[in-house]
Amino acid sequence: MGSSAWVDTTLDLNINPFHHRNKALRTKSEGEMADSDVKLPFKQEQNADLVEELNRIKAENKKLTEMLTALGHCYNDLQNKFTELVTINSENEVSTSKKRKAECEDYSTNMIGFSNGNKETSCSDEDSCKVPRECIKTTISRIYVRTNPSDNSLIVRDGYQWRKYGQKVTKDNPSPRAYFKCSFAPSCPVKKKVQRSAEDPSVLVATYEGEHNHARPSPSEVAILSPKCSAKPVSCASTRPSAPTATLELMQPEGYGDGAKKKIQEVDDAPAAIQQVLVQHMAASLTRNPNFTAALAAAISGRVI
DNA sequence: CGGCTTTGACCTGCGC
DNA sequence: GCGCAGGTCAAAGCCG
Ligand SMILES: [Zn+2]
Repeated sequence: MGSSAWVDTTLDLNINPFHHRNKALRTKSEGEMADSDVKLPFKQEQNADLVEELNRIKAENKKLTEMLTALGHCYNDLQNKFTELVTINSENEVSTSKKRKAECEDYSTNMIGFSNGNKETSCSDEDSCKVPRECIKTTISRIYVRTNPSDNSLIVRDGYQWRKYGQKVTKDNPSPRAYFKCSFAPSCPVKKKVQRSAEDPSVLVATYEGEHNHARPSPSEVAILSPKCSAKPVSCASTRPSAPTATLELMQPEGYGDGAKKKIQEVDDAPAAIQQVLVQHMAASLTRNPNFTAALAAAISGRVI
């Protein structure tokens, strides 16, 4: 797909703080050594070095600013696309709403890994795919999570702590639906519903309502990389074999966020690796933003379908 | 003992 | 008004 057309991930950054730091350190140690015999000439050289480095940092700063601006534009673009799609959807959908109340929702669906899914899957099991155009209050997003078929728990490890407050057997699905509230409730109003897909029991459908107003409690405990994990996000398999696969990892593997700093420290002199880490970090920051993921999901589904 | 899960009861909106 | 279905409450039990 043209994801590279939206966000150019081939960063041509001259960012290698370690290289510069090492150089600075080296210069310093050289200076210390040199201080014993030569003094003034080297100081001038050192100054020249510092000025040069300052200029380089300025250039990097400029590049970063430009990148940030470009990223912002991409983000706005995606958000516009999402709004557009939502508008089109709400216009096209006949009001067959069985909804119990006219909820004000900003509804988005992350179709992750529905290999047998037709385009209807995002809305087939739930009646709330219609979006009232004028009232957007709660952000609602839905994700599909493939689980171990032998694991019948309704647990989606997304990094947040949840408190289960109910479970119901619904009419259109033999498997029960579990209701969760964020452990930070009532200060955090986020709720989620988890139910197995009626079509594919190995897939959990998690519906999130609202946005967390706090940080992820334990980002590193996210189970995506852990073999013990009962649930992990699955990648999106498109209906066409030739179509690219979009993988949206909702949980951040270790190494993102604070971990990235650690990772960066481990990287000694590998600009490519640093660039990769930076890209990952930025991607993580973006995917952490529910609005962005929603817009991205909408845009992806809009292009794939 | 505090926090979490379980589960039946209760509430609410909607269609008939 | 009644019944149904989805959503929430809250008491009881479990567990670290
Ligand atoms: Zn929360």
